[in-house]
Amino acid sequence: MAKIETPRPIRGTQDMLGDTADRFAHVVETFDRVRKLYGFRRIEVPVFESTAVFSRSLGESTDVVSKEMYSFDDRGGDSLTLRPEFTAGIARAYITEGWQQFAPLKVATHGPLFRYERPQKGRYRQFHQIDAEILGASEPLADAELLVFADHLLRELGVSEGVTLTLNTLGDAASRDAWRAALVAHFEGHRDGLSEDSIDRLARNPLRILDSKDPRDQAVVATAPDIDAYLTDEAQAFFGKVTDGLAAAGVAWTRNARLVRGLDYYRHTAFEFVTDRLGAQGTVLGGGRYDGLIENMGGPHTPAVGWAAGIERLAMLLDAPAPFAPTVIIALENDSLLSFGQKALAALRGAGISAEMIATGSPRKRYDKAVKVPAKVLVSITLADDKPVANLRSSEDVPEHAQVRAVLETLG
RNA sequence: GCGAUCGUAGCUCAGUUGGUUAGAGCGCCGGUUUGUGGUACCGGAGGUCGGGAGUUCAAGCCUCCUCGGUCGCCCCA
Repeated sequence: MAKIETPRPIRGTQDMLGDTADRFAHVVETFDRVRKLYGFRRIEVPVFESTAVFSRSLGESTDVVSKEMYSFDDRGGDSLTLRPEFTAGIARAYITEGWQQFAPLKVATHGPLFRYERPQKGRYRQFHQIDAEILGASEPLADAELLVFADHLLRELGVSEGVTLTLNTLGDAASRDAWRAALVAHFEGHRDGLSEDSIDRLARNPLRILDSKDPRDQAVVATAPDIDAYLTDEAQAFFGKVTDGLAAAGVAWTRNARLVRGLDYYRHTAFEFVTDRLGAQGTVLGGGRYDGLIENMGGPHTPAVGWAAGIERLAMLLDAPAPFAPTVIIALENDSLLSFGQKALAALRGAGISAEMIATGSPRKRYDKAVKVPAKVLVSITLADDKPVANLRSSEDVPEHAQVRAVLETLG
């Protein structure tokens, strides 16, 4: 008989248990708690959409569209795509569900995203993000609120140490176009000082030269013009109001004049919370204002701003969470008392106390096994004078001790 | 797509210049010891040494190919 071959997991997917899963859950739970403090409503959007949702959002980034997306034809012949980002789907929903009526709309969501990439530290093909967006708000107040929320979340997670908010402005459409033209002129003028990759970028995506990692590009990048000289008065004022909002809330930031977004619908605020603790993947949380997107997708002109953060990356930055364990661990040391043990379990759980029981294997070894469970209270159940006896032992003088004793005493 | 590096038990790993029947710790199962009691002892199950081909009297170890993991480049919505 041929050996049955177990199907392998797909490259870039993860199975999580124990510490990894606990960290993941902690990020999601903390996000869900903090987002309520800021009035962001939970929304759900589909994991897959018409390919057009994302290809329209990504515009002329043909490499990304053709090589990085999980696209397939369904049985009806329609091209569908597993979502590689949240924003496009939310923008689509905003238009097709008539959510304009709720503007300004503050929403939050989290879940899996899919990108066909070579996995490496903090990068997976199925990865997960938390996401927050404000749709239909043109004021810099919205940008500031979103940034304060992000900063607050990182502090709640205890990962703000070593994480820096880097901030830039891409200006309004006029500022952005003028700056872009100046950058292209600058790089064209120093073409021979650029790496091959950057010469290639010059034709494809010139703004990207600014964050080239190639040391050969550093001299030319260092002398490249900042956007500041090209900002309109309005754009300058907008950026000022965002930073005023951060100052008022006590959020620290640093200017990164080299921080850019490749897509044209990004306007004004662009930001990333970065760290050097994640290898080559420095960005922990990133976002910006995308005033042009919804219009690009066939909707009404709708200013919007948002951010997203990788759950796996945040989870890696977390301090080790407490190991998963019940409050009570029961060692059933005599098999004739199984029913008593099950009654005790039901009573404890009914009283809102998490409890587990060890009732298999050699009875004389169950106590030793129970000791190794990091529970707050250990209960051993033995037989004495033909009656069940429950003995309690607390790892410390935990407050649950008395409560557990009270519940067990009701069993008679 | 490109590069570096690693694949030995369920997990973490050892394995000498190529040389008998591939080991340890943890975990699992059974037994001994103790008996308001955690760290002890004995035993057991569990391996196509990632896979294939080659060199050799002989390959976990050397060569080539291949698959997979990790990290980096490219890309980054």
